[in-house]
Amino acid sequence: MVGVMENISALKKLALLGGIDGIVTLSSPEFAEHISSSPQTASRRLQALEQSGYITRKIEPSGQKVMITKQGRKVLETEYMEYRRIFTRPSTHIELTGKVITGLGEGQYYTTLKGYHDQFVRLLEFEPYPGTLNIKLEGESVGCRTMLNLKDGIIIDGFNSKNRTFGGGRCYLVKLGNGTKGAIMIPERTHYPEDIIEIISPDNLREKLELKDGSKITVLVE
Amino acid sequence: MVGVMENISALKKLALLGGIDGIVTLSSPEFAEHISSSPQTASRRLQALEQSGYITRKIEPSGQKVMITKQGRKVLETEYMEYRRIFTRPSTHIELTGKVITGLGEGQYYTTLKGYHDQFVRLLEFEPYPGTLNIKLEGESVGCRTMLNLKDGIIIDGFNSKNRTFGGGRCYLVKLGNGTKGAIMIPERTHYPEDIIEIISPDNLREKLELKDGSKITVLVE
DNA sequence: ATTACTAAAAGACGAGTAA
DNA sequence: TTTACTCGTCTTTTAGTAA
Repeated sequence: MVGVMENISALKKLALLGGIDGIVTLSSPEFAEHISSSPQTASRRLQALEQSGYITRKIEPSGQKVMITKQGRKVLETEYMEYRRIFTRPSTHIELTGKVITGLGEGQYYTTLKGYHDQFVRLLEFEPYPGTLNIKLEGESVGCRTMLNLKDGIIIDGFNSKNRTFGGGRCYLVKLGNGTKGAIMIPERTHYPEDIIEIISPDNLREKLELKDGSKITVLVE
Repeated sequence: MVGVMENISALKKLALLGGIDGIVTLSSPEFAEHISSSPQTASRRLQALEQSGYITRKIEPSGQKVMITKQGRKVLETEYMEYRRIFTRPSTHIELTGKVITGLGEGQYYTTLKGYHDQFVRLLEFEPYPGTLNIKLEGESVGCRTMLNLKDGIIIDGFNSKNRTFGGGRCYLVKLGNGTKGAIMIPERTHYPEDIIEIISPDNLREKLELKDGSKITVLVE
């Protein structure tokens, strides 16, 4: 395969136009402007990206609605991380900083569900406090968060109860203040924005670390 | 021009091989492996990059010594920042965090030099304390620092004294703790690593903020 | 107006070769 | 061994055209 980079560059442009977190509507001639090419090439780029599975499209007489797939996102993340490696010294640990916020209360529910609970105990090696701490990441940490997507985590399997299906996810062990242990839980399918993380811990973190909504907190991924 | 991205991709590889902060020694066949191409194409890539002014080379019978130029670095930085924009929400402010270190003592010298001093007073609108605070950036901030290269700063002109030439640079106004004002000074030509920044301020920052070597500090670029 | 096909032009690629 | 040239082949691009 040759000319791969041109396609990735086109994918990057689509992401910058908003295709990363939603649908971007454009026509070939429009897109051609953005990538400085002829409309034909722009059209071909979109075809190629679709065939590679990096985007999905809905073609309409007035143009097309484009969305970047998980796979496409992965390609961009890999690219991003390579550039990141160039400009940042290799640091052993990933640090994520943000502010405590109140979540949807789901945390308390699913940490007590046997299907998840038993996996947490077995794989994370601690008894999770019923509830999660939600952190809205700030500044650089938002970008840093995407690094986790490339890091192997502890896989939590999904399962079925009689009524519904519970999705899987993955965890990363972290250290909080005062030697407090915990884990970031990232559901496989989430409608949470990328800049919010959920922490499971054996402790009631709000109590132990004296946290309120808005408190600044840093977690250290191991 | 077509196939630009292939060249930038090759430049990225060179950077990852160490060409960003020094000289990388390799032969065309070697480089060909890295970019998955024939030695001919690898050779052509290097030629093209040289012609674009992105690298300089010294060709020797045993191979070549390659170095990425300022211009080449700029290209990579632009690329990096584009990817960064995709994955991080646009935040108005850049935050840099690091630890206080002891510098070379130059700061005290040049903040008192009339040629610089007067520009600081006029452009930064404060009387600089004689001395600078050196901060070694940590983790994400190292990458964040490169963002400054793309941001317009306050230009400090160089000047000549009878004996020597003093180089120019640029400043960025920042806020430190407790509403303390200051500015990052980045000399145009520095042998300082990219992960160290120098802060000028009207105050003696070590005293006012009670800083010692190793103290953690965050500066907020305006 | 689109998208996407076909076909000529342009360009990139790798093999062979010289220095 | 290198680097880098030429050359034939193959790929990619743009123009033109159909739907």
